[in-house]
Amino acid sequence: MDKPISNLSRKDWIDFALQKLSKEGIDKVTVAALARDLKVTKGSFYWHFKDREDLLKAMLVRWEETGSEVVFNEVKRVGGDAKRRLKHMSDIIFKRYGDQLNFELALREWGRKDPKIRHIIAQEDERRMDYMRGLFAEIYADPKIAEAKAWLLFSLYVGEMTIAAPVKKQNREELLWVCMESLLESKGPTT
Amino acid sequence: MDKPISNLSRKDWIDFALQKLSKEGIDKVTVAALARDLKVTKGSFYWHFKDREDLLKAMLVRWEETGSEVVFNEVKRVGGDAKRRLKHMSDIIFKRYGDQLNFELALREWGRKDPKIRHIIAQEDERRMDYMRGLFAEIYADPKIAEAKAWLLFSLYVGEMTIAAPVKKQNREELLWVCMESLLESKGPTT
DNA sequence: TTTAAACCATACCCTAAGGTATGGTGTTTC
DNA sequence: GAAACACCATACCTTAGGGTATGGTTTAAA
Repeated sequence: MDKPISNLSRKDWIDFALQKLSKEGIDKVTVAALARDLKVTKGSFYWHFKDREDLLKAMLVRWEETGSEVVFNEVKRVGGDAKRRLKHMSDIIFKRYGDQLNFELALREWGRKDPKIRHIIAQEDERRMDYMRGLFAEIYADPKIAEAKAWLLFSLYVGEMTIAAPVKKQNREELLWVCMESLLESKGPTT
Repeated sequence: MDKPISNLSRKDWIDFALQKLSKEGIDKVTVAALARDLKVTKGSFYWHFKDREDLLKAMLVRWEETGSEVVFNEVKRVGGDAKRRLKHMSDIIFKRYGDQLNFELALREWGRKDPKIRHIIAQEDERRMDYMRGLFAEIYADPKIAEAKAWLLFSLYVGEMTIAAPVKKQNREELLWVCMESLLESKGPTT
């Protein structure tokens, strides 16, 4: 039941556009290029979408549907105390593969050019910070410490996909876990 | 001794292009747009540069001249023990203003599209990691711990300019210093 | 089997941008 | 003062992309 080359659906276009966003950035998500790659003409595109803006909005909607809520729920499902849940979350994050990392980067890159996108990302970042701050608050009584720890962990996630480091693949995950230990074990003034 | 609007030098073009890179990303660094903004025609550009590629290379050369070496030297100049030097470095980094942050982000964004740029950034990141790892090694005997701490600090730098957080401006620097304390397990911003 | 919807191609217009060729103008330099 | 140089304008070509108008083809329902 392979899909034919043509006879594309709106969803097909969106998925393909999201792929291209991950790989080449939002500027390369052009109607002409997408049509070329899908081996159809722009006529097809403009049947499914009003204009390019329409596609970009649809891409965002799709992304928001599969946001970090998924991660939160998975962590909640397994449960455990705060430390365990933080480790579980990091385990998920650290195991993200290429395309997911590139997508997140491409999205933030997009946000630097478009205030609307920037706002959406800011909201998402706020949700993530709230979540992590809440977990760390169960470990560290001082809210300032909890906030700092959450910020450090979030930074670790961001740094991991940003820093073009010479860390060997096999050592990468080990390094990240040492970082986690440092964030969890360190003796904060636990009032 | 104000420069005339016209009569531009090669350096003028490069500086202006670097500004535009910071603000709008490498894709907006176009010959046409630069000429428009500088109120000249493309004829001027192609007198100073062979083509667009020539400009981009020149921009990189200029950047490499004013790299992180400046920060390293300043830290070395003031001196002190490892903790003091790390705090001093962070003090410099945390005080970076808008354009510098945007430039670093724009450069990394550029690196996602161009393997040559990616390689240059990787080298630069390696130098920074080496430097920080060396400082942390003076504090923590375990090289794995030192590596992790260096990675966390680098991530903090990156996260600080990436995370679109709802942290109030007046609390931002305070938060960062709490993070530093956590990494150094000591108190006080100082210097 | 006719009809309508879904999907796509063709042809066309417009703008932005890279790049070239050539001519013009002001400032030095001899 | 004339030549040479530095700097820029004008005009033009080409490609890529956004967008429109319209007509063709397939599929499924009536």
